[in-house]
Amino acid sequence: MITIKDIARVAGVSHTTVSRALNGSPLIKKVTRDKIEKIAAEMNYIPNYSAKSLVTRRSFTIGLFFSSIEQGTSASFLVDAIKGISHILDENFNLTVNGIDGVHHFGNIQPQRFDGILVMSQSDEDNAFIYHVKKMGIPLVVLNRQLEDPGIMNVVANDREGVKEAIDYAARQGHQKFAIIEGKPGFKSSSERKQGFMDSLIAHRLPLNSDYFAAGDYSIESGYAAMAALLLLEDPPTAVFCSNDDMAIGAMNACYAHKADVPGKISLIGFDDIMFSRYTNPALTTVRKPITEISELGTKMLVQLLQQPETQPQQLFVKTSLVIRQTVAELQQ
Amino acid sequence: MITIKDIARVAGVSHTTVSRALNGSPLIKKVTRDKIEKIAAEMNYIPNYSAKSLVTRRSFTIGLFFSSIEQGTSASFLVDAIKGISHILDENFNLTVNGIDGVHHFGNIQPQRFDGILVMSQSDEDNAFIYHVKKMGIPLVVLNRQLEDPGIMNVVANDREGVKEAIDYAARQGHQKFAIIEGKPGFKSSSERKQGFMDSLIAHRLPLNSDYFAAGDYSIESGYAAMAALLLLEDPPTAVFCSNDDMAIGAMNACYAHKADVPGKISLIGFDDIMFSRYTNPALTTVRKPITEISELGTKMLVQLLQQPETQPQQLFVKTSLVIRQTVAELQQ
DNA sequence: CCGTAAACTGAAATCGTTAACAATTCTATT
DNA sequence: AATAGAATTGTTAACGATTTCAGTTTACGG
Repeated sequence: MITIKDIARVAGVSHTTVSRALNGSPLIKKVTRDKIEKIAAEMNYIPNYSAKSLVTRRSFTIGLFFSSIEQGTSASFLVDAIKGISHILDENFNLTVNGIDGVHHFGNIQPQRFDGILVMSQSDEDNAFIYHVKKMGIPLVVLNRQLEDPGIMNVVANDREGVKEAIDYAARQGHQKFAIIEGKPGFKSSSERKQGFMDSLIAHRLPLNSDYFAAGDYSIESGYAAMAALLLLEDPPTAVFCSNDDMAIGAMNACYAHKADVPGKISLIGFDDIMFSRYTNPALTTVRKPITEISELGTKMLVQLLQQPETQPQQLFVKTSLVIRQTVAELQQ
Repeated sequence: MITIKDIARVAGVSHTTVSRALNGSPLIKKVTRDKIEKIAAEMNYIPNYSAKSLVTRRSFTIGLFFSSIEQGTSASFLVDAIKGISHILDENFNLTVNGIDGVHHFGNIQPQRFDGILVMSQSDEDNAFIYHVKKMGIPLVVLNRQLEDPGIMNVVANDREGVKEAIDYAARQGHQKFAIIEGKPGFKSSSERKQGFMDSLIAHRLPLNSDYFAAGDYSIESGYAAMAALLLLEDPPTAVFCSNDDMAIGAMNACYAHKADVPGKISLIGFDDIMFSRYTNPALTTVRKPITEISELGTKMLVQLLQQPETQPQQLFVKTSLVIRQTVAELQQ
């Protein structure tokens, strides 16, 4: 392996000069720098990151932590996140991927191993981890789940507004009897989406019928069960907002099973816009959650945090968008 | 930050002794070791991995490389792979995730940065990368795509046998007119699956009708197009094997669009068993590709390669399994 | 032509760990 | 009790980079 000392020998300078030249120090004369860079390239020099890390105390790795990769994390979620991050992150940073539930010793999470950490959070239970990271003084950005703590950089989608827009749209299509299949209890996203749902109904002066609030937990199965129950109601709703696409798919299957035409009898609206929502039959109308954009923005914030540690934490919202497909029928008045 | 020297001072021994004690060297007396371990724990000592790496020349990171994370890689694929790997991999290894198409300087891929590399390969184009890794002498296991080179550790599914079983099953249900929508040309998986398809037809003494071999490229859209063409045939097939689930979903949508009942008129068989194949309508009968198991086995092989570098490369097959759902009809003779 | 400031380069220390070799302490044998 | 040999422990030098501080050029005004 080539080291800076080898280059120094060839170039006839000290290894210090080589180090400086290669790191863009302003102290080095242009001709010297050019010569050294040329030689380094010719010799295929590659810096030793361990040595670099040891002295600079930077690890050149960014940790991406999901609540869990075992369960609960939808696949496209993970992919979109990785995509967004690698768009922004410099190539010579390492991006490591982990599930928080796989971290058994918080001791392994220290500044020396991670220059920065991104948490793609889906659950309150991540808080212990998040606060450990914060306590350790590792630059941190929490994505996807809205935090109460203003002391932590936080990038999320504007779920509430997104749901409101979707329901507004369905209301304009003539719907009046709206049901909601709620997300997992206790999740901020569940309550935000529910709130957006209610905001819209209230704005349209539509009644909030308690029969139309069905429990769910973001799983396909729970969507199926909740929809099945709604269909058994004496006066079933005409439109059902499902708090995520997985549940919408479950709900659609329940409709098939009960011979309830979608959207003829039941209109469905999802949330997330996962890859398969366009290939359901009929294709699902849904609210697109911009995971890639959230990840990109979050990574930008993290990079800024690395460069300017005094940057103030803030809460940033990324806009959702309504994706109109085929599961919302226009109702005759 | 606490270092071994701090511990040494407190324990009244040399830092070398501390290093040895903490690394399980047999040279250290039990009482000394116990004392040192106790002190280390009390002082919350965490080893500095950069320093460790520098001297041991190990990086404690394993690289997982996909052909691309931007496109072509189905999401569940990525998740299942990460799952399988993290099941096996020791917690104090870092797992980094990258797309090969995102690696612009092969120079960054060197032994010093990766103790080992797993390539989840989906394309011939990965070969340049694979051979670079091999040339660099980095322990390497290639997953998912069958290689011709016996010099590289390779773990794949037994696609051919899997497809044969599936077609055997459909033949037992009375089907005789079988079509195939092929995978991306040039891919080993495409030809293996096609071969399994033909193996079964030949075993059942069924004709190989060239009209029934439709081109595809593993995309949902290509499945749609190919199916649409098959339906326009004068004498359409009764069963269509789609070389992956994505194309099967495309094909199913084409059937809907052309009012061809599935499985009443057309029976469909997929390959992969992605998460959504159970939620299509009707639920897709498919061949399950054991990505998690492939990743687990591959990781085991890599770990072995790290510990015993002289381990001979081999090609390992993991069995697929037929998942019978609702898209294959039983035909009256 | 010299002095001096500015521009550049180099020597040596340092980061926290492991490892080769040296030194010390036991243990058991004579 | 002396001593060989085994069992422990310590000294010191790496590993490959950055950084502090000191030393050497260079440029330019007088």
